[in-house]
Amino acid sequence: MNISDASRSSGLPAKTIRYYEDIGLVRPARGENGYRDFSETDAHKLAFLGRSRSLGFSIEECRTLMSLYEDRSRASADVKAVAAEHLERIAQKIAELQALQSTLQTLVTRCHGDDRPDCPILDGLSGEEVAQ
Amino acid sequence: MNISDASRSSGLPAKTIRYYEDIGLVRPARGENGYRDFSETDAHKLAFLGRSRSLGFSIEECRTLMSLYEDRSRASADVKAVAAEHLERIAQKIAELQALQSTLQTLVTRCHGDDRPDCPILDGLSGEEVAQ
DNA sequence: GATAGGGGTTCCAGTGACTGGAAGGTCAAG
DNA sequence: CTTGACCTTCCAGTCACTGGAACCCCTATC
Repeated sequence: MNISDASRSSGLPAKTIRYYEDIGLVRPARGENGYRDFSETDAHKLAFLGRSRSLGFSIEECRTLMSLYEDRSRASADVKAVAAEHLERIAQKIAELQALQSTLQTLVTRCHGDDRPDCPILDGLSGEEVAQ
Repeated sequence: MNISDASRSSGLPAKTIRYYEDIGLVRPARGENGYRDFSETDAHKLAFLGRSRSLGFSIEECRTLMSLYEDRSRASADVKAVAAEHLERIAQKIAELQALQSTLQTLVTRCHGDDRPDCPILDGLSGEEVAQ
């Protein structure tokens, strides 16, 4: 199938698929006219990549997951390790964002938000103490 | 003061300060030798930028906040609008990450993580239904 | 005066993961 | 034969820096 079909079936933009070929994540065959010719397996791999990326795995992690996916003798523990590490990063990111949210919420709540110029948000950003 | 002093006082790397000058966020004076010469006001602005960035505001938002900060007649409502919009993005990002966390946690929990090759994580990524 | 070191300066390239656009080749329909 | 949709490659841009090269400046010491 052509790249637009591969795009439809995987949900990835054609540009992204070409990029994935560039960096060696997929290696579709080529027709006589130079067009990429994706097999079902290729399409399946692209969908796998799309799902992995949408779960927030980096390209390099996707590369690892792909090779584990293609390795019929891999141990599930190897996969679990990649995923667990990623889970930890997600948890940490959530905690960071929640801290930001709390600080910013405090500032926003304090700001009366009217026509007057004094503003606790700018005061907070300019260095005054921000109590939680 | 020189750039290294400005770096110390603001907590920003010298490279970042130069970059901020490049994009017009600060405009330090120059000495006869061509060295940047930061005033107290410049240093204060840099600290303001550092705090704004660490709260996750984009550079363009920082530019807006800076101009509001320097405008003595601005309305606090203008500032509050920028901050509130940012708060909303933070909340959305947190929600997205929590959804990822939940999906991935389900997969990881199901994976026995031993030497056997069958792995619910890869199955999930390869397209099988992932019940929450 | 030479030298060593620790500043400073500019400019160019790279990061991650694409995305947009230009210039041109290919294909099927009318 | 032309139109328009599709494909190709390659170059540049995104965001917010960061690293490095090549070079200038300042102070201290020998």
